[in-house]
Amino acid sequence: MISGAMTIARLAAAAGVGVETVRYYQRRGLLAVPASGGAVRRYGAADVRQLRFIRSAQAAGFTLDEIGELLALDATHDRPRVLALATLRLAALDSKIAELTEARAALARLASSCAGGAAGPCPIIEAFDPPATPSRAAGTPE
Amino acid sequence: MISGAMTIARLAAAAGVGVETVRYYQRRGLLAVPASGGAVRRYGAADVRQLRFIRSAQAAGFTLDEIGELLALDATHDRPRVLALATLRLAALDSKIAELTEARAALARLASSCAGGAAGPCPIIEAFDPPATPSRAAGTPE
DNA sequence: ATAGGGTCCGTACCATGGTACGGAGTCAAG
DNA sequence: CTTGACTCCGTACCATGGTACGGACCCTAT
Repeated sequence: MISGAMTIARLAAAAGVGVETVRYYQRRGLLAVPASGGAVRRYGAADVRQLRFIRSAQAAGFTLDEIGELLALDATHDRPRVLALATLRLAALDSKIAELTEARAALARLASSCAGGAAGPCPIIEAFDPPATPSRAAGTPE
Repeated sequence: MISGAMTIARLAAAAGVGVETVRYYQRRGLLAVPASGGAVRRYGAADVRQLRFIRSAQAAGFTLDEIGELLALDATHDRPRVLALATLRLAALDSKIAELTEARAALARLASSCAGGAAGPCPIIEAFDPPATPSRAAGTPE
């Protein structure tokens, strides 16, 4: 096997993470510890792929626990479960994107109103939360 | 004063947070502690507004420290600084949205490829990270 | 006036995702 | 064969944003 010649530092660099992070993932069971060899572990392309997968999945909003489940499922070939997780995450991603988009719009409004008027105190609090319930507040928390 | 009749529990409920969270924000200096009265504090509409602002700003991705700065700035009327923070956050929000959108697309591809083929092991790792470097992997870390 | 629920307060704990440290062992080049 | 870089390992620590707990006190209705 030609591809199994990396030390942990090279593996980490190949995936753009720190050595400590690799070790952390091993502790969490997300990355196999190559039991082969005696003293210093050697890693291969498969490890790089798995490490990159972990980072991608993280970027998609999966927690490390969920990623662990995904990896276990990948071994098990349990498609329905993978699909279910993916679908859930997709929905979560959609609502998160919507939320951020909304927040972005609100923030942009704030910025332009702040940049526009020259005199006032640029009331960011009101900009974010218009005085909907002036005196009889405490309407509906959710 | 009609609007200053809330206890901490009412205030928290009005903003949709827990009592402990309110106290936590007070400790962080994000929410004023009404020094008035002797024993039990009373809160008003302004507190509700500020609390809601904190949550909105949080939703926009500001950290509590940044929110603290925003609040201080709101008092100071330091527009340029507010604008600078808002602009930074806007950019961060944009890149976060882009990242999530990309992740969403990748995840959707995974889901459909997993749902499509009926036989294989639904290789999620490869789905997220296409085999760019099949055999001679681990070439150049940077 | 007394019971009960709410408040105040400090301190401790939680989850998440790492990062840092120190000592011992290992490995490869000079 | 020595030196210096790297690895391994456990344990401790960090930041963020809360949540929980327990005792003391207060406040209000009955």
